[in-house]
Amino acid sequence: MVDTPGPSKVRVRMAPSPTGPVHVGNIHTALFNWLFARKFGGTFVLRFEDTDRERSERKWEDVIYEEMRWLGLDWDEGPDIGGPYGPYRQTERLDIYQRYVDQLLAQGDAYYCYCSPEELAAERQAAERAGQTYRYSGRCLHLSEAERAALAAQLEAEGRSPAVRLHVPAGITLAWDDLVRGRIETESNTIGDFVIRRGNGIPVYNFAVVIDDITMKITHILRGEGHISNTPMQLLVYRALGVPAPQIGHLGHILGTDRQKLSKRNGDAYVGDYRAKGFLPEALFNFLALLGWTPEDEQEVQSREQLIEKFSLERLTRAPSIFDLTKLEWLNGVYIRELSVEEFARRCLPFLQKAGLVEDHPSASRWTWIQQVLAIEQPRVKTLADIVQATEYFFKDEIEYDEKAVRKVLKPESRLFLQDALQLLEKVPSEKWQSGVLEGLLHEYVERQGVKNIQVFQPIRVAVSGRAATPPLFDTLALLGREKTLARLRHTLSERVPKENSEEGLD
RNA sequence: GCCGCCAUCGUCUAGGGGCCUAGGACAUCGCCCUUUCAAGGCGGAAACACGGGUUCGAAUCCCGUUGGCGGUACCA
Repeated sequence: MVDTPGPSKVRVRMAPSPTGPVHVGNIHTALFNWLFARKFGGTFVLRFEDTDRERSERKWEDVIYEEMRWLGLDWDEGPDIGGPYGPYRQTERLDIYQRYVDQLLAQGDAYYCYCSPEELAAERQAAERAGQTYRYSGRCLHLSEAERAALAAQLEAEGRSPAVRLHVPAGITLAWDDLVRGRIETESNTIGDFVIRRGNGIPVYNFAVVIDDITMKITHILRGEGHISNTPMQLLVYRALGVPAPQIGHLGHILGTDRQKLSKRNGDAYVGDYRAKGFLPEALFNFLALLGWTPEDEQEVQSREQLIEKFSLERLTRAPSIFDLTKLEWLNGVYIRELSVEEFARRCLPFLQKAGLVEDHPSASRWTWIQQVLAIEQPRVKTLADIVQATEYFFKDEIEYDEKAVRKVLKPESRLFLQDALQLLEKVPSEKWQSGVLEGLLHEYVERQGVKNIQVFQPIRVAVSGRAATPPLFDTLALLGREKTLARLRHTLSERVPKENSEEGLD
């Protein structure tokens, strides 16, 4: 069913509209096209569909480049690097479209339409009111030469130009073997003659894509299922031009948790949102690849190279899928844990700086210490952004107490343990302030007291961090340093530990 | 309304007529490990939307229903 492409023949493309931030759905289909191209040694083309002049802006083109690079989706031809089939921006290809429009006009497969948008809207509404399916009447197709000339003159006088419509042949079946869904058929009768070139001379999407795909020699198209209903119209253009259509496949959409289109309300929709939240590009890449596709071995965690190696059209799934943030977080955690400490620290740095915890250019010794701090939290965070909350008590002078932890852990009976711990720790000189030393000291104390570890360690933990959960206590104390540890113990002792029999201990 | 696409645990999915008492992963629950939190290990709960066919046999094939989504533009 699916033709296995020969080497180096595959040409696929990503054709976004530069009208806003890059949507996760767009990058998802780009990713499959990219995997397909890389798998078969093909060419991955980037082109901008900017025929919507109202909404297209150059700055969004830069965002597209940026997000693609971030995810590691490199392109072989594109607006910025050129290529043999350029230009790669639709507004720069107007003369090309015009040539094909002229050809269709000359062949009689397209015709000028002089109807105004207002007239058309009225017709449509009338049909709707009558409960009928609206399709363009074909009025301008049946014009006599005289009528045509009159209308053309009238339009010109009004400073308008006619649109061009494709004449849709009646009673034919438009069908294709969808790369992911199998055969899909539609009757041409359900499609009215549609505009291929607007009155302003700019072609409409369904026409421009076809011309671009033909002239750029695109062999395979993988796109979102939203395009299924466009395909018959595009097939009509291929047909009128006498050019065979590329192989086309439609991927399931990515939906939010409410089964609606992904948006701010139901989970972030833009690639940039995920980057800002501290997701790793390799994790997002891996995650997206698993939405709508599964490798034969069902392995979840996979490198870019493995994904390329395993990718196949046959294992693409049809149903739409929901973007499960929780699973992305898990996967991100997996990738974070795989990073070297240096790499992890390097990637965390911007987040810490943005939060004001770390200066712009930390000294070498400071950087070494920062890396150690980050290292003990590395196995515990799900995103890079989490590192800020996780480590801030190492960086700040004043700690914030988690009141729940204080209430639960700092009891009147903790006072003795904290006082003793303080005394013991005060005797440790700076040069001996190491995790192992501190651990030996306090374990010995616990044993002498004949109490449980938790009765002593937990109050210390809360006293120095303000929290009930931190990395292993002695690593934490060691990194915190002698001065901060002692100061926090003293402060907590005087301010936060209820005295025996006092009212404070009751709530 | 009309046209089209889709339908397996909460989620991503495996499955292509007997291998299915439906497998895996995330999440969830329990236990273990443990100074707390993670991570890890072990175990549990959890699905073939519904109704008809076809067949010796259906999650798998066909029809219908329901539901979701998309299109029905001089948007892409």
